[in-house]
Amino acid sequence: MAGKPTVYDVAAHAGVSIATVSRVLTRPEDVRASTQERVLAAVRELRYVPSGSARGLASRRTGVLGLFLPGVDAVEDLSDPAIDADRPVEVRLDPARPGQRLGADLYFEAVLRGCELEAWRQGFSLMISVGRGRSPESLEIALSDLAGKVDGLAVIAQSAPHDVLKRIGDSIPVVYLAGQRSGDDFDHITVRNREGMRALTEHLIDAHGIRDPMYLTGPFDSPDDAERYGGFAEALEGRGINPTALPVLHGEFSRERARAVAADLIAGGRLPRALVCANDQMALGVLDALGAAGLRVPDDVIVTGFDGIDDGTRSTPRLTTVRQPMLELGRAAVRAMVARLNAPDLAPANAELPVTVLLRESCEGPLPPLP
Amino acid sequence: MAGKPTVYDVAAHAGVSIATVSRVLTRPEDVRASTQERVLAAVRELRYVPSGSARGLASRRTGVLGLFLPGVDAVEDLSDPAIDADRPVEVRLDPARPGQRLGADLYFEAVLRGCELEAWRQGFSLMISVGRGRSPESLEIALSDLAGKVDGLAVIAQSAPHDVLKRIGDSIPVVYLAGQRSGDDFDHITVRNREGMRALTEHLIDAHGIRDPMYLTGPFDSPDDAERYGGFAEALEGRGINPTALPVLHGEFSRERARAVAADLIAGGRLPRALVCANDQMALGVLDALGAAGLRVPDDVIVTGFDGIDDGTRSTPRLTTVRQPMLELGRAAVRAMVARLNAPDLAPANAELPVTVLLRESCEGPLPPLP
DNA sequence: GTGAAAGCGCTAACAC
DNA sequence: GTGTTAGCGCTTTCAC
Repeated sequence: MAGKPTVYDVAAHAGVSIATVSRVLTRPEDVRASTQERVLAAVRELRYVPSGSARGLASRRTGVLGLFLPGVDAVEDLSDPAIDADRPVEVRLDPARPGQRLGADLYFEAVLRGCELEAWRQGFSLMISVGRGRSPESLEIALSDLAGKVDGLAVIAQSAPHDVLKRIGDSIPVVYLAGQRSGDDFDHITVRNREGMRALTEHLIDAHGIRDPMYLTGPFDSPDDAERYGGFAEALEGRGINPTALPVLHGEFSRERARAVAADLIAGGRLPRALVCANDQMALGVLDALGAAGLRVPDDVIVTGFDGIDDGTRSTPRLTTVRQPMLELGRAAVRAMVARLNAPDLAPANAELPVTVLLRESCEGPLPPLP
Repeated sequence: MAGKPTVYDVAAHAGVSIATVSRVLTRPEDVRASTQERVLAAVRELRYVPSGSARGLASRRTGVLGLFLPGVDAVEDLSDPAIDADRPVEVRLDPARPGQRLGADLYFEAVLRGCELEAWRQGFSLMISVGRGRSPESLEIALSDLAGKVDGLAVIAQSAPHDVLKRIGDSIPVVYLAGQRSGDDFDHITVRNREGMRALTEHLIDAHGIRDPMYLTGPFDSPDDAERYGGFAEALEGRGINPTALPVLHGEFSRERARAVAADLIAGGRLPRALVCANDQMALGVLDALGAAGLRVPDDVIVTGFDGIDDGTRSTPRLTTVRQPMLELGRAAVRAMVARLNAPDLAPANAELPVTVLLRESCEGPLPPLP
């Protein structure tokens, strides 16, 4: 018995058949307690670890779910330059670099955590893969490779081309996260971007009398942002304000860009009473610029974000925002995959997760802190 | 040909043998170009996705590496309470909750990114699993399950009991990250905790004349922290200062706890000239407390951290720290696994990654920002 | 409750 | 360069 032990070794050791070993490991209740113990003892003694591949092949399910994330930009360049040095410690001054691109804020970290959590609960393992700046071909290979190893695949919007996903989709269930349906049969899970931004904007109008909020958008191709802007516009229209008359600025979802944009606004004296940002990062950038200029939030300008990232509770003032349930997004993705595995013929499902508008000091002014 | 297509289907469709199909997909250079095209065409047409399980079983390598992370605490309780509500949007005031435990800062996110990056480069997929607050048994099951599905396993220190790991270790290569060797044969990858803290402390003594720094420790059972404190003590001894005469405080690696501890210090008038914290989170907590008390950093007190998290560059003042190459840790883990797979009989390896002491405003005072 | 036997879909020798 | 043939280590009927 050189090499790893197999069911045969365990069976021989315990004096049973391989079928019984298999039963003990998968449906113990079908086996007499005494036999069970003998087998388990053999398993321990031989340090037997069942082969996932053999199991997957025989049972036609791998017990693994896949998560495909969009390319975290430029992560390749983050390698520490000091790493090649021979000395174990380098000491150096590290002056501030204003435009510095920090390690990509893994916006989807919470989704990943949600997936892992729910996968664990459902008895699945989780495999992850990142789109990165790959060529279309290598992206296709990566996806198809992943697809061959999992029972279901969750894909975050815009991380992979639709045609490739469709091909994979008739091999295993695909769940599409946070993106619009576009002629596919996948299960979709999205977040109430539109309703969230509408509610927030309505609050600004109704409670704070804002009639000319300025909107700070993200990238042009973000469907999330499109929905958010839609909600913003709807709120205005609903209150008799023409949204097309209001200027819109572009911040590319970047804190740095937003800071610069806001600084320009301040310099030009074109600051509105309220700046509605399509995400928190940009809102924080706006706060940076406003703070640097000595302006007061919300007294001089109201600032709001979207997403509900932690940093928004550590800024001064804390950021009013719309929180997305990112963890829930991951959990819902796994649930959807499992549901689909159990019922492959159901019609494609759509789930839209609720959001929460969190009113904090950046629009409300001082709030009494909770104990 | 109902159900998923297999090699046989593709072979028949292309008019070749299954061996040739396999070759085209694994070693195309062994196949005539014209045959290749025929096969590839059949693959596309049938939407063939090779079964990872069958491949793994036949070739005895899964092409998957595993990463086992420590339990991200209480992630289970983070579920958004609003999620059960029927309405798509909830609007509510969100006052500050001082003691609030925010979403666990996934300290190991960068390790994960490094693993994914390097795994991709090396042609492997990555499977992740989290220790969470599992019972010892279920932890063992989870690990052994994972072990059956991967070619190698990277484990972050203290996420799993040593005996379980040893069992797994003679089934597949195990790489142990950021922990001390303790009678195991794993490859180990650590970071120069000791040297980093020693260099930082020496700088405080030599450049700033600090003779009585106070140390803020993490949990008792953290080997990382033990090393760091060791470096701190060495630096002092090397300069003729007796470290045991200096008080040590306990902050549990928590920002909140550190804030409270520092507040006590301030209230009691026992503030030293320098507070050396075992991690950045605690150093940030100290900055919080100092800021609230109107004290100036570094004029009144010098504060230093350890880790090099992004938030340390966004605090006021920015935090002097020792940066750990977390991304590199992940990359090194994957490289170690791959190396071990290619040479199983090599002696257990030890790699210690260099760190960088980053001197910033929290000890140096104003630095001219880089353009 | 347990065993015998037939695959699951691929890769890897080995022939040709 | 390509085909034939054995397995890889399990799960799963189907008997008993």
